[in-house]
Amino acid sequence: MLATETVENYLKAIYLLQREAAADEAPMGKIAAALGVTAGTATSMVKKLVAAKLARHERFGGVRLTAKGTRAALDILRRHRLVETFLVDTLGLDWSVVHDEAERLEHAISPMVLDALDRHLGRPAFDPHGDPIPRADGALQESEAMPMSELGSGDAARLVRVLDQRGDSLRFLRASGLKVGATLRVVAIEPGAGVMRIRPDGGSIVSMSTTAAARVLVRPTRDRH
Amino acid sequence: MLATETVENYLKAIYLLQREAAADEAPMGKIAAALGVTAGTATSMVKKLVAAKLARHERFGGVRLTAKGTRAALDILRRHRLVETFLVDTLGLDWSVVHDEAERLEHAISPMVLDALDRHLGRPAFDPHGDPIPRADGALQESEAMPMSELGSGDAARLVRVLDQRGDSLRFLRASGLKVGATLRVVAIEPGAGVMRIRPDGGSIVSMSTTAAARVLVRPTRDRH
DNA sequence: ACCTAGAGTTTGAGTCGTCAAACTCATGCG
DNA sequence: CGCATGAGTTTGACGACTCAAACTCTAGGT
Repeated sequence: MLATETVENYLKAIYLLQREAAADEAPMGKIAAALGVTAGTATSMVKKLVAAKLARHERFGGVRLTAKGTRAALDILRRHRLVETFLVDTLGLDWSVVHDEAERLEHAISPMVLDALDRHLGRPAFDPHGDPIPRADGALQESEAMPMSELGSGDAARLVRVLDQRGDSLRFLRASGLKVGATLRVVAIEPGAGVMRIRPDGGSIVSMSTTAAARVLVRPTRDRH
Repeated sequence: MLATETVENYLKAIYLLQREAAADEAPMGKIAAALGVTAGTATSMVKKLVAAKLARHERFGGVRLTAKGTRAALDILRRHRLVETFLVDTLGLDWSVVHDEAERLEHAISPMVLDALDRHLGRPAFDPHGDPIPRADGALQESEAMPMSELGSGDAARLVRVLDQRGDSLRFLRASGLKVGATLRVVAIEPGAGVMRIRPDGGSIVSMSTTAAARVLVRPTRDRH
């Protein structure tokens, strides 16, 4: 716990924005939006992160974490994802609600409790959304996977990860039978409408926008159609 | 979560001090000490509690919670004690460390997680220290028990509750075989030295001060000596 | 090249919880 | 009975985090 709770939230947000941004830099505006804060607030907090050698930033440029900042962010991410896993696996909560709960709990977990939790869960490598759980030493192995939107018509695949954490997206996926580990097949693609039609194994066909499908990651399976 | 984390801590501290004080009032100085804060800070925070109708207080007098404040305190205590139970029963942590851990976690537990936790633990009535866990509706049944210091020489009893939360006290008790549920017998009392000698069932004789023994609660058992 | 729209920054102010230090009250010792 | 002592209160200040609003820079279109 090197930092205050607020600092932890900034580190985590910047880390995640850096991953998803092309330039490997987090834009100030997105940081502010991620934290539900005005741009001015974000600017001044980033200034503090820079002073603490957790981030680098130059006026009107993007923000990127230092090695120290990245390490801290991975630690927070580890707490977050282990807590999510606990809430789903041990307490039986629905994956559509655990993100927000973990958001609060992650700051209250000591290293000792974290390790006990990790042991209790069997040292899992992935959380319920398929996100990799950083290890205690900061190692993080991303699973290789492609966006579902890049599958072709008729392709079969296994769902390995859901990037969206919004509750309604997750409820939709669960209701459709599209959960992590499920296999599925692309029935049809309608580029004009920007929609693809998917059939999860043992479920009925669902339509989803290609933008939504882009945030679901899959690994193609050998097609024994 | 009607209140801020700090307010929750004040409510819990006042509640517990009120129980243990004869006058059913929490002295300002003890509130400050319990929270590790100066007296001035405690005074101004209590003023805020009064404004929120959570407590009553008149200048230079003691503090007591209103019905609303008591209800809130019981809710916090429920969270605290369920978390402690979880840390010991599910994660296997030692009871000498869980108090401080629970202190942090109790503020981050939502009603939903709390209920799932309660269900997972089998809706326990007591925490690992033998303290009663308030129910969701605020009901609290204290178990009847007497201080071990009031036992006579030769008396047998079952240990039902440990009031002290300090880590070293708990480690001493555990090391001596004096845990909640254990049966024991008073071997000798030396009033001059203020010491009593106890033999836990299946353990060897230990000495402890009567003041320490006063903070261990027991229920006498039929003596089939 | 300009100039404007949008992104980012600065400034001034406010809230929350805290402290130190000056002050006030209540009481029991002598 | 008075007054010193200790408990409690007030005051002024500060650090962390935030906002609104004024300001500044960058980049893209014409």
